[in-house]
This record gives sequence, structure tokens and C-alpha cells, in this order.
Amino acid sequence: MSTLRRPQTTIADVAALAEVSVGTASKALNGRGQLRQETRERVLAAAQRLAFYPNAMARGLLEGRSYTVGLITTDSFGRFTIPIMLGVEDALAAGQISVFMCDGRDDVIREQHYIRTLLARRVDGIVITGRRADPRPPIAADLPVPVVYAMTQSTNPEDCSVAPDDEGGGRQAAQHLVAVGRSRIGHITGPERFLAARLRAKGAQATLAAAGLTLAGPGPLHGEWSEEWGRQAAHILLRAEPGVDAIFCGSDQIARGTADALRESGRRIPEDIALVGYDNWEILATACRPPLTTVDANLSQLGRFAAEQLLEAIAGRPAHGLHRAPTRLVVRQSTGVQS
Amino acid sequence: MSTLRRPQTTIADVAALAEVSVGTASKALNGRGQLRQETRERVLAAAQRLAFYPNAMARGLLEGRSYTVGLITTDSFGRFTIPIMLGVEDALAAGQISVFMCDGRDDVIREQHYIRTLLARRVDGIVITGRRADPRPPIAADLPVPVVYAMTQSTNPEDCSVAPDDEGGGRQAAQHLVAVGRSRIGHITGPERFLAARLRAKGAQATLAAAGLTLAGPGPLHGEWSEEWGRQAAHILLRAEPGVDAIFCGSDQIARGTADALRESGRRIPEDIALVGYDNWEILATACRPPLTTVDANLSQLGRFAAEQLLEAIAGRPAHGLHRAPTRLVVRQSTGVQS
DNA sequence: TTGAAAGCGCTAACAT
DNA sequence: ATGTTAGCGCTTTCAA
Repeated sequence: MSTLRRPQTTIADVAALAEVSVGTASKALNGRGQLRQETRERVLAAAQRLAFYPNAMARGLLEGRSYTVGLITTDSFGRFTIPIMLGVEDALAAGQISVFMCDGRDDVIREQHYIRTLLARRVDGIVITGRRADPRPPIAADLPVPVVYAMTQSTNPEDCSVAPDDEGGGRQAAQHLVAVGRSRIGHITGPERFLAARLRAKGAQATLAAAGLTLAGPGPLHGEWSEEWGRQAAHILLRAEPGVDAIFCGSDQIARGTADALRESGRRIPEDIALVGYDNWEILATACRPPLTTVDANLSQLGRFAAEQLLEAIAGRPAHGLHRAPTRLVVRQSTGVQS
Repeated sequence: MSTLRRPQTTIADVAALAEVSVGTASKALNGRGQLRQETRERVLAAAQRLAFYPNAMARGLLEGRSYTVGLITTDSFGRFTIPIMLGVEDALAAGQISVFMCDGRDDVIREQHYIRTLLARRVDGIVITGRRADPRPPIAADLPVPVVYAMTQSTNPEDCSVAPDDEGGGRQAAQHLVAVGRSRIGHITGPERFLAARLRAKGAQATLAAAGLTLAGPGPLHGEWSEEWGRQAAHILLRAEPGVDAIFCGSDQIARGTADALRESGRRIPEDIALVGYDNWEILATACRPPLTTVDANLSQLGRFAAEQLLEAIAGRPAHGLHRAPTRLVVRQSTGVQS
């Protein structure tokens, strides 16, 4: 037995209760036109009493836009997507724009389905999020609304993409280690096929070169983005370069494994070896012994920036190409600077 | 210089191209009415060529509902919210419903703002997510649309809430430990003020009692939900009850700390002490040495269930009260069952 | 088999 | 100062 839900209050109800026409009610509610103060108040009171909210679909139909944006993840919502999403949502909500959440799950069929749905809903724009910096083909050609890629990059240089500045992050990490007096600095990171891993290594190496140093050991140690790899690689590095006095890890997970292995090999952090991670995954970085100095990619800031780019594009001022968002070093005890 | 974006194709464009009236075009596109096959095809071809998507706002206006749902987090998107959200979104997308993402951030002002926005958008329903099992006041009284609380519970018994079965999870953990032959079982968990911690302990204790056992040590050890507390508590427990042969931890983080402390105290896992965690936070549970047996709260399943309850309520068949979603034990090496 | 017209809720231009 | 009307895009009678 299906109870039909009563429709919500319309402006006609408000007008009736206030004993004015709909047109007048509209003006009163929107503070437009010339109305007697008393009328205005009467309408407002009626609206209040009836819990009236103007129907956004009717407004949207009239205005030709919906004040909504679609957010499609190409890789499901991972740890990295969340802060981006929050940044996007926050920046858009401030502009009275609501966000449709679409979980693409790395499935092209799903993605295309969402694109169709969003276009039918007449979204003002679309944000595509990913978790890899590597360029990928655009999600669709010739969409009738602006698109911004966040934490992923379209291969079409006309498209607007926003990604973290991995090279800059690598530089920050290395600079910090040099600044605290280390000179035999190793680097343990993720798979070489990840652009992010290559860029972070490149930034670090460039900084070391500028200081007249080179990476300790056989160069960047590439492996999985895992604690297990961090533990293995730490042993490899200690064997290859027993005098190593600092290690920059390409992720906090790797750093965590590295820290465990170092401690179990009797090396003190930071006294013997200083350690820097990457991601500022707080729950991991602060649980590390000692708490981990790490590079924060500022992802929610990146999301905010992507949203701003989208708003600009919606306003008719589209940006093109890749924008790199700055990273930030978070200093904790693993580099010995804080007590 | 603001480039105005051309409006998207309307059914009138399609009708014009197919040289029929709008009414006919509508019938052709929706497979309704009596039309010549040739006409139908002509309209479909025109729609295809113009990349026509029917305007969902116009449809919604007509139908009196939007086929959208709002999802409000009361505590920002945390680790627990994500899988719930994905489950909700997945179940709703299957029903052609789009989801508005609203990050409440534990801020009542923001929540109320979102409620207003969602009502203006004429959402068909609202999902409220949280991260604590503890009952909380309803988000608003007397909303004109159905509401379901997921992973949080409304104090109003008329409201529909869905939460994980923490007590059952505690039972599963204890049963497993008893089944693998352990009898001196300790319990390290989160703050006593968390209902979830109390329920998990209760379930575990009930199961032990049924097997003629009691908790090893001074009873449940309550502390922070952190690795640090896991390490501390492990030492406390070992001192109080040196013969302990199993520990059930209230979270994977605590278990992780406990595992580290046990290993560093020379106890082997699982040979000397079997270990069970809670949450199945994969990245942590699999990186544990050895990989952690743990209770999975099936949160995405819980989200799906919440969405189904909401769909039922939207269809006029509301459910009331609290529903407990079943948990699932994930067995890994820390209880010695797998090699 | 097809077309014309009304109406969903709202705003803006035009009348009064 | 207020009311009337048209129209946003679509579906659904009802008429031809």
C-alpha cells in the first residue's frame, strides 16, 4: 500500500496564504520590484509558515542552467580522492553549486553512463578525478560543458588538468634533508612506471646535484608502494651504502616499512638516519616511530583549485593545459628538527 | 569577455530535424503511443545526430520528483564513510537516482544549510552518515522527505537507522579464537564512551562465557583507538597475564600496535599469541606482520542496505527503528589458520 | 498516425 | 503597488 507523498509547498500556496498574486509573491521572496513593506512581510511570513523552498528545477529550467556539477572518479574513491573531493565540494558549495557524486570504478561503461546522466541533468560542468599523475585519454570528446581533470591529466592539451607538483615535492624533501646536515641520502620509492615516482626522484636528484651531492646507493630504488617494499629496500640500501645518513621515501607506507626495518637493524631515527615520507597520510605518519616528516600534496587545496578553474570555465573563461599545485613539507621528529 | 555557452539540444530541435511535432517526438523517444515505425526511427536518428538528452529538470518538474537523493555526512568523509557512501551511491545509481554529496563537517550550520538546499532541489530522500554508533538527535524534525541514518542512529525510534552489528562482530572474533583452541583471551579496545567498543566487548564476553571462559587480564582494556595504545596495552596485558594466548583488539590500528609490541617482547604471532583485529582496514591489516585476521563491518553492504531502505520509504513503505547489518570475519595468518 | 494544447513551478516583462 | 501573461523543456491528454 503505497502512501503517496504530498507535494511540497509551491509559490502558489504562499501567494494564496498571503492573498497576493504569484508574481507579487515572487518579487517579495526575491527582494525585487516595488512592493509595500507590509506586503513583503506578509509574503515572507507566509513562506516561513509553509516552509517554502523555491523549486530549483523550475528555476533551473528557466535560467537554462542547474547550478550543479558532476564529480566522476575514474578509479573509485581512494585515499587520495577523498580530500580532493572535499576541496571541490567545499569550493562549489560556497558558490551555491551542488555536486553529483559518481563512482566510475575504472569502468568505461560506467563512466559513459554517468556522462549521459549528468548531461541530462544539465550540469554546469564536470570534474574528473583520478589517482595517478600519468596522462590519460580525455573522458569524452566535445562535451557541451566544461571539464576539469584533477589528480589526473588529459592527453589533450586543450583540456584543463590540475595535478600536484611531484617534482617540487621531491625538491622540498631533499632540500630539507640537506638543510638538516645530511649528505648521504638514499631514495626508496614506487614503481618506475608511475610518473609521480619519476618526478619525485627527479626533483630530489636535481636538488642534490645543486648541492654537489648524488643519491646514495645505486640510485632510486623502485618497488611496490608498500610497507613490505620499504622494509626490503631498507636492507638493500644499508648493505649497498652502510654510511647512509638519510632516506627519502616516495610514500608514507614505504617510509613506515623503512622505519621498522631500520629500527630492527639497530639504526636510530633520526640520530643515525633521518627519514622523510610522502603523502602526509596522518594516521600512518603520526603512528610511525618516530612520527614522520613528510611531504603533503595539499590535495584539498588542489581540489579547491580545480573547482575554481571549473567555475571560471563555466563563466566563459576556460583555462587550458596542466597546472601544478604546490606541495608542503610537514616536519616531524623523523628528521630530528622537532624534539 | 564571457563566452555564453550555447544551450543544449531540446526536444524541439529533434522534432524539427525529424519534421514531426514535439508531441510525436516525445512519444517516439519514450516508446509510447501509436507511431509508424518509420517515424519512430526518423526521430531516434535525429536525436542521435543532435546528441539529445532529455532535460531532467523539465521531467522532474512534470513528475513532481527529481530522482535525486542527498547524502549528508555529519562528520566529514572519514575512512568509514567512504565505503558506506559507495554502497549508497551504487544501489541508488542502479535505480537511476543521482546522489548529491554534502560534507556536513560536524557543523550544525552547514548541515542545516544543506538540508535547505536539498529540499529546494526536491530530493526524493536523504541519507545521513556518521562514524559512531552512538544515538544522536535527529538532524531535523518533520522533513517532507524520507531520511535514513547510516552508521549513526537517531534518538527518535520512528526514524530508520542502519548500523553495523558490533556485538555480533565481537562474538565472531571470540568464537574464532575459541575455535582455534585458545582459552586465555585478552581484549584491548577503544574508549569506553564509544558504544561500539562496549558492544564488541559485550559480544566477545558473552561468547567466552558460553564456552566457560572469561576475559584474560583485568577485563577489557579501554584506551585510545591508536597504535600507541595497542603497544602500551599489550605490555600491560603481558604483565597482568603472562600466559595469555590470544588477544582480540577493538580496531586494526590497536592490533597493529599490539602486534609490534608482542614481536618486540619476543612473542610469536600466532604460535604464542593469536591476534584478531577489527575493521578490516586492508592496507593496515595486510601490512601487519603477520597479516591480520580481523572483523569486517561490511560497510559498503551496509550502505547498499541503507539505500534500499530509503528507496522503500520513497515508495511509501518506510521502515522504523534500528537495523543491524551483519559483520564478517576475515581470516589471515595472525590466527594461524592460513599458512 | 500525428498534431495541438495544457500544465508542472517559477521569473520577468508588461499591464493595470 | 500589484496583477497578468508568456515561456523555460517536457509529457500527456484530447482532437483531428
